[in-house]
Amino acid sequence: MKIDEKHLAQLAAVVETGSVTDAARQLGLSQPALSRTLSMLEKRLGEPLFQQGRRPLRPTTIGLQLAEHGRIIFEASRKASETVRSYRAGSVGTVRIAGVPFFMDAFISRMIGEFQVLQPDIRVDQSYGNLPELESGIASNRLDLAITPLGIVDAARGFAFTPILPGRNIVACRTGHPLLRKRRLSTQDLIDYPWIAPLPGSPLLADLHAILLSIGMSEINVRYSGGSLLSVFNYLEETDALTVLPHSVVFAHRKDRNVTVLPVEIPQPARTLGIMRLSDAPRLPAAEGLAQHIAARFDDLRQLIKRHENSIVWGMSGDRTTPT
Amino acid sequence: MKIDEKHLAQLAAVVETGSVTDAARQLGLSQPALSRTLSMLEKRLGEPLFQQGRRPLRPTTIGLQLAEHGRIIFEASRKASETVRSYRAGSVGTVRIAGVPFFMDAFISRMIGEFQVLQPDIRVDQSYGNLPELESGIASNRLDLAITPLGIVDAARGFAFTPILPGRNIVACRTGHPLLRKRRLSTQDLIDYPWIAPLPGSPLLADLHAILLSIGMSEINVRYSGGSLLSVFNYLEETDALTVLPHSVVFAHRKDRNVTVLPVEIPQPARTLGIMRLSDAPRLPAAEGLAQHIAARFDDLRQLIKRHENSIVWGMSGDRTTPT
DNA sequence: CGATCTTCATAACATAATGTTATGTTGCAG
DNA sequence: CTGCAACATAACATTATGTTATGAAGATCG
Repeated sequence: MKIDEKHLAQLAAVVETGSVTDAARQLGLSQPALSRTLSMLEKRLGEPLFQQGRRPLRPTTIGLQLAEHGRIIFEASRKASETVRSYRAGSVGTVRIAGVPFFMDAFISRMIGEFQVLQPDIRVDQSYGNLPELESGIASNRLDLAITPLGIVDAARGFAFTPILPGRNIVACRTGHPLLRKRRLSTQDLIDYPWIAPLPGSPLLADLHAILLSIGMSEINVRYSGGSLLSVFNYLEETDALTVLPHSVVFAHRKDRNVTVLPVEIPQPARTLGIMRLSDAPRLPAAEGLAQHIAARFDDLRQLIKRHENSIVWGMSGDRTTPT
Repeated sequence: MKIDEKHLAQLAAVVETGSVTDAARQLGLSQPALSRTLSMLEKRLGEPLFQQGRRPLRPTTIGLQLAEHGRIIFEASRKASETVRSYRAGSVGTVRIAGVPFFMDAFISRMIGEFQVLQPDIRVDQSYGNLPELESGIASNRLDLAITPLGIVDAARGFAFTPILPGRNIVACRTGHPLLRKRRLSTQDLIDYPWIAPLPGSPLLADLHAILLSIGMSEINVRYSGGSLLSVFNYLEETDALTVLPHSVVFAHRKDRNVTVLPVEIPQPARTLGIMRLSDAPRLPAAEGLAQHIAARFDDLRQLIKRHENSIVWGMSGDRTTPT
């Protein structure tokens, strides 16, 4: 038996308010109109929706069950109205973006600021995560955009991925670090100093393990972990610690001359940073705008970052060149 | 702007099928009726819902967005129809029940079978979990019933709990176990033999830790873990291993004389096994029926289990009494 | 227990919505 | 370029749904 969707929504309003009069007011129609709708529905159903002769209205089992579906319909209808309102306002109100922490901190937060100068009526909610949570967030519509590195394997089915920066890591240290004065670095040199561990679950942590394996180190002296990018930089400045960072992140921080690149060749991840979203999702103009802004900015930055990388003298004899 | 819920559902059908004609057929109305509805909606909206002059129909951004809400409405409406159909048929089709693994295996699966002989048109979906997942499953309407032990603290607000069996644990072993021949058991005796660890997250695991603490054992020799009840029984039969089990579970397996109770006094949990569900959920007749069946069966079994417990000679000198 | 008030149910009427068939228009495929 | 199928529009009939008016019924208060 087919029930008109509007009637289910109206039933939900009555069950929620406990009153035909209140529900009618809430729905913007007259009390007799709603009363008759319920009566007609009960007739078609052959069952009462409310316990008869009881005030306040108390729904029967079938009344409650149908009202549950009606609540879903009511909510979807309300959201549809909101969708129309936002569409007419030229935005969908809020863009929800998340990404791997260091890139979000080093680049994306600034780009969001730039974008919002151009689009003053769009709000942006930022959060953090790694690939699994980011994919889940997008798939379940808790996120509009994700900034994530992705490996050689394509994005999972249903996701679109716009590459913005090839992955390249470096070992970072403070500018006056003793190892910068050595002509040739050995494995022992790297073991002798404390390390900062990347955040659990992050691709950088996997990179660190790969680095350790490649240079024969089975264990390093981790003295600090769990910090944000700023904390890591601050910690590096105060200690002789080492850590693995994306080169672009150090580049983004280049004006702060207290942290630099230790010129040691390390294995590089076959990964690209990019913007991930659902393939077939209805396009949200605000999210589209932010994604395009981020892609354009990285188009500009890519060459600068490349030049910055090339200015580092990697593990060669002679003078240690400070990046300009 | 308020859009009639039926129109949103109809829009979803058109977007999904890509055809006004197909959608009209699916919705049980004529093609011109649906075409006019869409036209009137576009007029009120002031935006096309489909790219104009294109075949097959290709929805615009706002068309897709609204169709997404309409899909939810369509689905809720379909479920409402299903609810009416099930209600009229005297059942809601499927009962979703989950519980702690060993009780589900030892008792509930058999009781489900008994119940379904009496109610041949009701389907039961069984799954496993411990208290946190069971509460979450019920709260989010992924489960109708849960079989779980509950402590002295009452069920969380919003849940109803029907006690069916007080908690009582024993140490289980194979019938010819060497420790059964000893007149008096020491802590060392229990240390000398391998143990099966209960499933992670299970109350039995907590019980095992409490047992270890009470008898001064800081560590036991866990040789096996992660098995189902049947695997545990099979493993016990083949080895001299020990494990902690609910006494009722051993009782349920009493016809298989290869596993028995090691008569050692252990601390008992202040817990009761029971049936948990939402307090104010609309009553599903099938779930109500299954819950009542389970409660009735345990009413019958409680005395038998008690008698079985009393037949074991606990840690006394003299002959070791084999349970009858 | 009776009176009063509020909520729900029903009637009558007017308007809007929505179903149909018929038919013209338009896009796409061969 | 032609034919076919899908979409758009018109006309008509029926159903749905809005309103105000008013009676019935339940709950509360004195």
